[in-house]
Amino acid sequence: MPELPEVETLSRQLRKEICGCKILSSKVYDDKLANIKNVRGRRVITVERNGKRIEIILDDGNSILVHMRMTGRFLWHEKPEKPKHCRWRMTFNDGNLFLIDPRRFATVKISKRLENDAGKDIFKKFDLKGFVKNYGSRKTKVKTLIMDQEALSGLGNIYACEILYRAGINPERTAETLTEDDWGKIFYHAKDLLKVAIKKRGTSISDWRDLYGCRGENQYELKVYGQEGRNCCSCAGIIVRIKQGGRSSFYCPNCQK
DNA sequence: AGAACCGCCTGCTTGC
DNA sequence: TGCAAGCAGGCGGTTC
Repeated sequence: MPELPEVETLSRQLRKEICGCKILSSKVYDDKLANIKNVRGRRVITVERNGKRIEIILDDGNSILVHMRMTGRFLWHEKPEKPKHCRWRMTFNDGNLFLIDPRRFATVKISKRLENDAGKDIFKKFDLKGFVKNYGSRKTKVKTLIMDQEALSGLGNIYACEILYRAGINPERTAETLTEDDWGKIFYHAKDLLKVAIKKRGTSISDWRDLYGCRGENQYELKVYGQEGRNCCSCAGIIVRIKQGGRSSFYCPNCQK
């Protein structure tokens, strides 16, 4: 499922293909996306990632905001033939951009440009001190907190599990029990791990493919996500899986205190 | 404030 | 083999 590294990958690839290009046509195949209007004839200024959203900035002051949710992805193809699970197509001079989404959870909105989210984005002007000040005394679980897009933008279940493993923090800990040092570790590893994941063009454990239909390579870097019952790679412990707010959390009870 | 649950969806896995 | 139930989950919503 597209999280920060996957969305960043798409955003970078899209920028190369459609910056400065005119949208020659737009065809919606799913009634749920009937709100996509007035994009034909517009020119793309640039493409940016805003949290987990892709923002295609147009020349009329509006943006196309796309959230992939679970199974959404973009596919670039020269030929206009509709791929399986295609929900929307935009045609440009050099090719076609398809929104593919088997579960139909993805959302597209045309609106004014998004507000700047730099303070909550690890790769922008992230403010660690401000984060700890605002959220450090919460009684909510640390895993839930780092996945809260209001607090921190971009993390989903896979990377949240992996970050806590690398930081040696148990996902059941509440935010208020963490020290400044713990937060430092979390954000150090978050940055480190997400950088690698972007370089490897995301984690293809199920549906994820990049703009050209290629698998990412970050799935080989996962240490705990989906590894229930396997040996921990740094101790003799076994990776367990628990439910936190309806979502699976994977961790090593031995390494993560 | 925080947790638990639901609905949105469909493809895949599991169990009989 | 075949079919149905169960599961996966981001997010917005409601409820306790």
